[in-house]
Amino acid sequence: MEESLAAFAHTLEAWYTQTSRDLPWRRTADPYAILVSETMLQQTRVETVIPYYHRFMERFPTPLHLADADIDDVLKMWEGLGYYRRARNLKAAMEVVRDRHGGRIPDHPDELKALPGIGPYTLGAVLSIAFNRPYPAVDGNVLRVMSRYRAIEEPVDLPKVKRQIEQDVAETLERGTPRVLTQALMELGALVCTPKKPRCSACPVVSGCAARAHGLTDALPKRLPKRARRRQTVVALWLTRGDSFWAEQRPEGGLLGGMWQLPSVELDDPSTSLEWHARARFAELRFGHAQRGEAVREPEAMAFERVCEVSHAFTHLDWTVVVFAPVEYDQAGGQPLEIHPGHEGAWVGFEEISNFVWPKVYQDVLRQLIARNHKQLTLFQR
DNA sequence: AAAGCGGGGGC
DNA sequence: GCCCCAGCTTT
Repeated sequence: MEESLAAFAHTLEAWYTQTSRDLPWRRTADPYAILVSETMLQQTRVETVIPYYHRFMERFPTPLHLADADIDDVLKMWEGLGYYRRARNLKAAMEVVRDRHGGRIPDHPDELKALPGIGPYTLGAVLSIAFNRPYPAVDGNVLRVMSRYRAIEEPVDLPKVKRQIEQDVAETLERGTPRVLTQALMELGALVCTPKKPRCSACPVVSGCAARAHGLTDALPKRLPKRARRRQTVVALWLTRGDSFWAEQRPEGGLLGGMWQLPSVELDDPSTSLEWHARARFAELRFGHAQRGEAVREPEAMAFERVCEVSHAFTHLDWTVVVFAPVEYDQAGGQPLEIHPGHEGAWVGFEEISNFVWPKVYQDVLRQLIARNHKQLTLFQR
């Protein structure tokens, strides 16, 4: 066993040295650059990350640049990448690095693991790739490669199975060069040992693969059944005043935290009519809670029209965004719209849209709405 | 152990 | 449409 593990390691290293892709973060040994790339790569494909990585490193080249940055600028660089908590954690981590580690990424496992956003995988990735130490970095690729190589038939989501694979990988790293082996395992999963149609004929370690020997390759890895997605209907408002519209910032904590959107309500079970919700939300914005009587009187006489509808799937959520606009306001002879003081938000000029951070679903909404009446504006980077 | 947390590409 | 991706955090 000991000898075969050493052979496994050696074969992988030789294969990687010969065939690895030239990726931007493989041209550096800077722990900060490695950490930035690994954070971006969490649940995100390599091709997606590459342009973000270049822009981010140019804008925030060192831990101190990121630690001292404005969070909105950081989020702007992250816009479209998803899982925005990663960006907040990465900045928070660099503040700790600035304040407690002299601006250098620590190479001690406990100090590294204590940084926000660094879990078991990223810990192993930074320690092995940047510092060449034998800590396992087990991601989806490695789970797939090792569950096949060892023919593990239990679901790889089980902590017990993951621990077993981490142990196996750690012993492998100890028999070779950690910074090469970690990337070799992931590269094998990305290029050869793929989820569908694995290219076993091109695999350097096929002779030792237990799944191959037992005809289990296509059946592995097994995973626990996934949870169903919740459906939500989002009623949003398109309130314009000249060449601008009213927008608000989502609360920091949860879904799409700190990003901008149209004023809206999220409904789990839209039993009443959507237009009723639009009217109620509008009344609250226009008059505030305190003057409910007035709030009911005027909007009830007001007509809303459905101006846009966009569907968007999150990992755990299914959104249908329906946008309503009041018919009377902001037309010739109509009153310019006022927002009740005390509401957080901003009138966003159509030309200023790219200065704010928008989630994908509202980029789609805005593209549709602006395209109705206005010609080509460059709304978003991508 | 389960759930929250984005977005895109492949089929 | 479904699957999965260089996962982490909170409960």
